Amino acid sequence: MTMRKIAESTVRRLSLYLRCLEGFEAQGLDTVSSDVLAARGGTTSAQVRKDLSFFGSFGKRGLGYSVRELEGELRTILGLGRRYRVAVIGAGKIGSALVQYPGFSQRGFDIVAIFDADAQKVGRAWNGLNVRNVRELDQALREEPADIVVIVTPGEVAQSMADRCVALGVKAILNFAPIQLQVPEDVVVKHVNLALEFETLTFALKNR
Amino acid sequence: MTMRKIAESTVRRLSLYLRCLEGFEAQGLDTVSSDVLAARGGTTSAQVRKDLSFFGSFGKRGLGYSVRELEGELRTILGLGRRYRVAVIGAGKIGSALVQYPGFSQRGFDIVAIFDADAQKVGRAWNGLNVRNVRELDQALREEPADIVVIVTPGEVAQSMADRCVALGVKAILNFAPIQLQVPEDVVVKHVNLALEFETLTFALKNR
DNA sequence: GTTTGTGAAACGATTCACAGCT
DNA sequence: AGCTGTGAATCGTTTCACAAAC
Repeated sequence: MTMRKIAESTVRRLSLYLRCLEGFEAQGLDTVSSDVLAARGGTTSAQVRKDLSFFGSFGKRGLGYSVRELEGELRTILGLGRRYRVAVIGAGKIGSALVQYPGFSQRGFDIVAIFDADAQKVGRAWNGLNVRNVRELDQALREEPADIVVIVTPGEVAQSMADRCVALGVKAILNFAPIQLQVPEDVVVKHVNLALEFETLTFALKNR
Repeated sequence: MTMRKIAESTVRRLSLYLRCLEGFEAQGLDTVSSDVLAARGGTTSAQVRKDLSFFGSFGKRGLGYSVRELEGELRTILGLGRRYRVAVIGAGKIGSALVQYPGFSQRGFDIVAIFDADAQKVGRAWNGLNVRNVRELDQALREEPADIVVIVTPGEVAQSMADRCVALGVKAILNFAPIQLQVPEDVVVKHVNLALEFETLTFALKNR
């Protein structure tokens, strides 16, 4: 498959379509049209077809898409055909919520380590996983590499944690700290910033 | 000020700039150039200037922007010159993390009520706030309206909660449930979907 | 000399519209 | 007849580049 550059917005929608298809399958549906999928996903049918067309043609003209089949295709496209090892840095509230969320491992993500700098938290067992001292981060990741690191630390230390991860060869970071991480371009970072979400809401509220 | 339509991407960057400026102020900086702000925010100087230009001209040529002043302007633009009343539906892990996060009220958001359907949770005090039965939602929001509702329920009930909120006049929703909420167009919804963030990471990992 | 503010150009994403398959 | 797949057209966003201000 010739890999042109795929827009981030497209990838996000693919992920969304997958979620919709899981819903349709649970409802017992065998086929969906781009129209139905679009309605559920909050887009247009043309957008659905265009998004899929970057990766192949998965539908049958006149009929639509097989729910099962398209689900499989999307999983392949998104790289969900394997499991991922996830390390979490920061054993605060959000880290805790992540670790304890069962859907997480159901979706193919295994949390293999969790670190914190706070001596109070180190040693405590979380969902069967020991909270380790962040000093052990380098050693731990060298012994058992992680595919994805989730950073849930205060903003002040997030960059230095990212730097250490990058030095250790980590190629994907999900950052909850409220700063924009600077990383080499071969490392992917996604930012989740609640303040930002709230502020887009207040902006919208203000302007109507 | 003539209100052209502002792109969501622009608003998100404005929010980001504000976070950067707070950092600069903490560092004792008085002025920043669009270059410096861009470097910290992960964008370009032209982008910074263009974003700001939709709302006015806040800089001094040859000099840059006053950190303090620009902070104030951004807060005004984003609608942060007042406090917001936030209600949370769903007293799970994420709801808990939200309620207990102090930065939240520091930023002008007051959590005024939290609801859950689980009898086990109802009546428990969270950070000085009683978890109320979700049956009381309508009455509670009628007596004391919320500006923003955060939905942190399982996907199956999220849409019905959103419908109730909309009927009660809520105009802004932040949704953590993994479904795309359908709301009238005068209601703003922001989706936060962790599965989706992870899947954009796996997609990126796969394609390199 | 430095940096802003902004039209114009370049780029990228979405929508249209229809030929082609079932 | 119905729905997909896709080039072409449209629309929106980002980047360029430079005159104006300090």
